[in-house]
Amino acid sequence: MPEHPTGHRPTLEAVAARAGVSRATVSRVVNGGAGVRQLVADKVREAVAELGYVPNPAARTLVTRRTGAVAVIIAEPEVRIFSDPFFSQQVRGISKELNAHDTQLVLLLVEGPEDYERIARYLAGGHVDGALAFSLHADDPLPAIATRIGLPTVYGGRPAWTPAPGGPAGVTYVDADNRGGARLAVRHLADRGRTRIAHIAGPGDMTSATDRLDGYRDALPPACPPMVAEGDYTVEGGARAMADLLERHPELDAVFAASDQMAVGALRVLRERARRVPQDVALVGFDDMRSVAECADPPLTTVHQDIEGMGRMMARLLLGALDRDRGGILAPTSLITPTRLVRRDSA
Amino acid sequence: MPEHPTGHRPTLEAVAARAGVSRATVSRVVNGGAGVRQLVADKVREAVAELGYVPNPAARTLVTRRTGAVAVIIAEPEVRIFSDPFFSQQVRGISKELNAHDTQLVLLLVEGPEDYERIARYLAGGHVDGALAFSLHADDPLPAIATRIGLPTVYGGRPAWTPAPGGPAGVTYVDADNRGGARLAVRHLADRGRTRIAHIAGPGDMTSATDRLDGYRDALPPACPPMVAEGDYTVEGGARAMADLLERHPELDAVFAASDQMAVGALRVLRERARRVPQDVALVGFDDMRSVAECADPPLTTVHQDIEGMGRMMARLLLGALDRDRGGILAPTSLITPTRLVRRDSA
DNA sequence: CGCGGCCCGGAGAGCGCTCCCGCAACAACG
DNA sequence: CGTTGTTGCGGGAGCGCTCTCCGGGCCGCG
Repeated sequence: MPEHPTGHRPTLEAVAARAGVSRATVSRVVNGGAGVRQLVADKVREAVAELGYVPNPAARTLVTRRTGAVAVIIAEPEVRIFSDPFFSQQVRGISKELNAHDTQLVLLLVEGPEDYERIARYLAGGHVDGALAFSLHADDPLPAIATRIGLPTVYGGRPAWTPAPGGPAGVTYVDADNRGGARLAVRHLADRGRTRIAHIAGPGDMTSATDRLDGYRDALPPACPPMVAEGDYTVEGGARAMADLLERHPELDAVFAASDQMAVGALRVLRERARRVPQDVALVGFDDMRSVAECADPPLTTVHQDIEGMGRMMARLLLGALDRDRGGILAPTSLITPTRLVRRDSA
Repeated sequence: MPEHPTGHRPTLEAVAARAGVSRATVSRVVNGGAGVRQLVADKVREAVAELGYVPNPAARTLVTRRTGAVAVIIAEPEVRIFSDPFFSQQVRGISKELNAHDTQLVLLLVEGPEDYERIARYLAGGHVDGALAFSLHADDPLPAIATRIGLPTVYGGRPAWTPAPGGPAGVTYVDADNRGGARLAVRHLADRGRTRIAHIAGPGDMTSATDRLDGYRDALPPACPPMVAEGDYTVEGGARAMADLLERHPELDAVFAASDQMAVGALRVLRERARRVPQDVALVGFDDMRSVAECADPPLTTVHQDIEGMGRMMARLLLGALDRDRGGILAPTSLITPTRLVRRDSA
């Protein structure tokens, strides 16, 4: 393949000259070749190969008004993105789906509130055809930006301003069945004879946390009083919440933690307080982060969700809207993926 | 701010008309405003604000031949990217630096060998001004592609075909002082009176692993015979390697694992075999992945490296070359960032 | 009061591509 | 044999921007 390190790259014009046809014909061949005789098309393709022609995306975008790229926007405090391969997995799912459709992934990491102006400018600039946005807190300015600009956007995780799953959505999002998963966890604990089941909840401004809390309340046996402490999805937060729970409710015999990270923190505190897991206190996590759940001691019973699949679904939804007659109409649907319990040793 | 959900966005022309000046003047103002009187510039800026004008990046790229974007290429088997927040951190460092220079981050995940053709096409297409590439194995086709195209590229981690650090580089890369860090770890174990120090190495085709192995050999006390088993940087691999070591060298009293993940695997096996850590066997990891090292039982003594800083440096190096008279000349330099020992309880 | 220099702003030529339209050439039909 | 339809290809306009000229005003200085 020829190279063009510094000298200008060949243009359509050059290919046309070489193949003895017009620019338009080369363009047709490059874009699928409909309406061109086999003979001519082959000649063009040969010229393309000889010159090492690659279309200039900027020129193409200028006229087609499509960029072939979507933004992935991740707004998450450092603490979580660091300790948690959640986004890596989700992004990988997205990437796989986008690759299959020759679409590029532009990563926008939100470091702080001041970044939103930059991101708004970027999205308004028409750099991308659509966006995938993650983990929005209640007051996140992003949705407003996206709708103002009219950018097709799919959300990962139920956005905070959205009614609980099942209700009318207003936006398109993909989420795990957090509530159902929490029910699974609590029911499992109850089935194992536990009657004092506590909950370590996630941050109250995140729907994944509140949905899991709702699931806990749903499945709690009538005789068992709700016992809840709030963590922040981190190991430290889980430890603090566990200590708090033990102080307030020393009689507890089971804990459902809203994340594996918090479960690990709880595990540490339980060990310090000489409560055996699962004999004295049974423990169930959430997320099934393998590197965390499997390596814990004892390995964590937890609720599994298909993270990569969720990423894939998000991308698929967006690409569908982008393809469909280029309208970018995104039917407001919520797609809830199932969760399941993975039994290990902690409960 | 006005919106333009569907109707066409305002162009330079429109702004010019509104401000009563020419296109060229508006362009000057938008790009810094040098050579324009204050009065006129203000008028233009007002028109820009009123119309909600945002420059069309495609049109700009078409003439300037700069995209304002760089590719981040991550080629790593799933197993590692999943379990390991390493890339999240590195990418975050890169993102911070790029944001500060109004440059976009296009993420290219390599899923398999067949993806390289797609990536080559993408890079050749001139979508990006430069690239940052990670964790290249010896036979990785990427460097060849990058040089053929003439794309300024900075590598993360010493590429396999490159001579050991210190020698002439040939390419630009940023890496942690793996060898020095390994020396630190082994020396620490020796200082604590250990005389039978084994090593769980990473995959032999990765320079981070071989450099750490070299450091282990450097610092091993003369009286201590080398005892090495190879893992693959995963928990499971670490467990297998530990089992192997215990079988071959039951007399060992210390282990230096080339990653925290593998150290956790080793920890599990040691516990199963009723060897106390650190009393019977002292253990040191590498990477200082906080979520892993801190949550292990006992918390891991490990070698810390500034991962986010490395990402930052990579971006800074690339941006420097991109700025410098737009030549994109990248002086082949290797930048080695220091490591340090973090003492916790495992050694 | 005149002239050279300087600074500000405008006109216009593209960047490389797509796509609409129009013109051939040929088949089919009355 | 003229007319219409069909298919294959070329011409040309234009996407929205930057940047190189170039001209016109205004200053200072002689």
